[in-house]
Amino acid sequence: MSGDEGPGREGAAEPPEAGGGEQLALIRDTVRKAKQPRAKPRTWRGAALADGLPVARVLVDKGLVHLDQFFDYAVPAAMDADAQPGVRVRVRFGARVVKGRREGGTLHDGFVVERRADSDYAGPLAPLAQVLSTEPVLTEPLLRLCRQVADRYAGALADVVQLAVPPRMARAERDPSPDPLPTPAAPPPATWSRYATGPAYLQALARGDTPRAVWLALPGPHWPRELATVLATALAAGRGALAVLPDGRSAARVDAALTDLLGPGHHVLLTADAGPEERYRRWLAVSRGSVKVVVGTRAAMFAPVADLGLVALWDDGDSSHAEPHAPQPHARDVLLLRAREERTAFLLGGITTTVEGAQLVDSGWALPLAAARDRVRAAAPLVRTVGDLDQARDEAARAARLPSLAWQVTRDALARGPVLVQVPRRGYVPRLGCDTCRAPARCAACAGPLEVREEGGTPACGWCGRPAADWHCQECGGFRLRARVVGARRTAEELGRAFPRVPVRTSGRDTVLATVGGAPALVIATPGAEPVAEEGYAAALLLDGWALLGRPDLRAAEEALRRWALAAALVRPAGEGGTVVVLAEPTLRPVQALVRWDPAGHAVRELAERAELRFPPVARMAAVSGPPAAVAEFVDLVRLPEGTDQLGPVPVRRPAGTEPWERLLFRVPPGSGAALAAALKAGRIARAARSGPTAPLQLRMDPPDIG
DNA sequence: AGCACGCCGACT
DNA sequence: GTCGGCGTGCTC
Repeated sequence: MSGDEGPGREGAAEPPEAGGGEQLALIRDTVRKAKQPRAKPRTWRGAALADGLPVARVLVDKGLVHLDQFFDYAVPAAMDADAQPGVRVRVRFGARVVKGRREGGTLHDGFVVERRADSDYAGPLAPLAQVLSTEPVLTEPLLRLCRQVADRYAGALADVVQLAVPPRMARAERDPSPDPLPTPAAPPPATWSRYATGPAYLQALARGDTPRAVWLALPGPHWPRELATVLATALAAGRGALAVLPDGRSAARVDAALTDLLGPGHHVLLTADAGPEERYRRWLAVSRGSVKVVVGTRAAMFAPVADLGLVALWDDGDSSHAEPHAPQPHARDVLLLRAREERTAFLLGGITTTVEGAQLVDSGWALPLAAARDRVRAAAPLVRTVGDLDQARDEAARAARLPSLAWQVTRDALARGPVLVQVPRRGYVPRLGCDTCRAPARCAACAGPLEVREEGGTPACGWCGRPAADWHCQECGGFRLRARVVGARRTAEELGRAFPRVPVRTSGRDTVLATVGGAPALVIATPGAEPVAEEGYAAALLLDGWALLGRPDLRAAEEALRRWALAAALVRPAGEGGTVVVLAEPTLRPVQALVRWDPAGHAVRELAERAELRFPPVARMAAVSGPPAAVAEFVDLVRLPEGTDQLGPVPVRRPAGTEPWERLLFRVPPGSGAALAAALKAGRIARAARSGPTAPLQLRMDPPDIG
């Protein structure tokens, strides 16, 4: 694992000193006041206060989020019983004192985090304005998790709490949650026996141990049930379990498998599909301890499962596991945090493995859970490649835009079942090459790659934007350009015309098909939207991924392999005639990994390379982006841990922005990630405390998109 | 972040 | 004499 972060520091987040310059008298005065805690705090208005614990420490939702501190309020006697830790309250915040009277102040939502006998705030306390609900939603363990996530990402607690606690739906709250069901029996291991250490993993869970594994699932349709079996096994051992999946579709598959194994009532599905009220109802059932197994998408990573015994994540390479809202926590990191802090078992599963997954194994923190080689061969389809040279030699392909191998495979397979055609997503920009020699087409001015932004448009440079109307090839003098990935959508249409008696189904952004039947059909899908074929696809054509491989992106190879393998895993085994044709150079590492079906080996080699180059996740990084002056000011302000590298700054594109931005990367060796996050947080607070207009500045731990 | 208090230039 | 510039500091 990234293994470096020790447990987050406990205790309230006190802001660091705001910097010198105060008048001595003022300091003395403050200290003296702070040293005499009142038996009972003063309040404004003098309303009757609660007897026992008259102070409520409150996390105010949107006041001074970046300062990351709690505020104390007086608890009126009437609210004494309701204002328990964890409940939502409303408080007046930002009031001014005018002639001894408080004026103004706007109502903010917040959470009571603690009831206390007194306050260490010297001034008079404002009373809670209202207890919104008596439901203790921000429970102590959930608060602790949020605190740790905030620290891990150099973010603010209030931001994380907003991600972790769903908005209140009064109606859902009124209804009682069902009584917990008795603990069911453990399901049989079934297909888990296909993995060498699979039964042992289940046995350890059943014993109540906390086994940790990176699971390389065999291609084919069994993984949802296998994942459900793991969750059910944890439940049978009397523990709670949580699985996070990248999308509603895959979550629904695991949900269905769980219902199959356990019947209804033992688990909930936490996805956006249910609608806010139903989702909150289910979340409450979890929070109240009625239900101990949760299957869901990203936001479910915070689900307050009682007595959590297992956290599982499926397909951690999927970008939707990264939360887009500040501080952009990644489900993998949050679940790793939970596994460590809540002492649970851990399962990271997928058809492929990320570098992070490989690192968990490499460090010894998790064990590999994979099938033996012969099992893999028996489950995987036959993978064939068509490289650039093959295509150049292939006269038929030049006329028809698709290699003859792809035609043959499609034609043969359509006699036996559906054929999947994976095409790039919309908005993807095809790169251009020389039609004669296939060399990539480069800009004459800056050598950037030429692109066509809209079909039929003039080619232009992807770096400098200069149009390339009179291009000629530097290699061979050719002057005709050709899309290096054939216009995939057009190809799909042509395929449809070539097989007029075969129905064409499409699955993409707007309409995603869950499944297709076993009848011959051409199924055109974008990555991630591939329907599951009930009896497996007879073949797949992979026309996507190409463009990725040309990019200077750290994850390009991993991501290409991931997309290909996810589609190829829906194809029947080679033994049943399942064939995959991938349009890519057979010499490339991810292509070879696909052909040999060795995603783990690929991830291990990527990991070694990252270590050598001191790239994440072996090193930890943070990105600071903003206007050059703001970036420079921040660098000046922040006190970085020993041994921090500074990379850049480099200009970054601001599509809608007015002024140019730049980005700076900080890099620290493994083990210093927490120190880096702490430094950034301190820097952010110091910056906020400064006077003057504040330019926008983005801080991000572990940026996923570094070139 | 908002929001008010504070101390210096062009208006009735 | 006053209205208003936004620099500075505080918010339980």
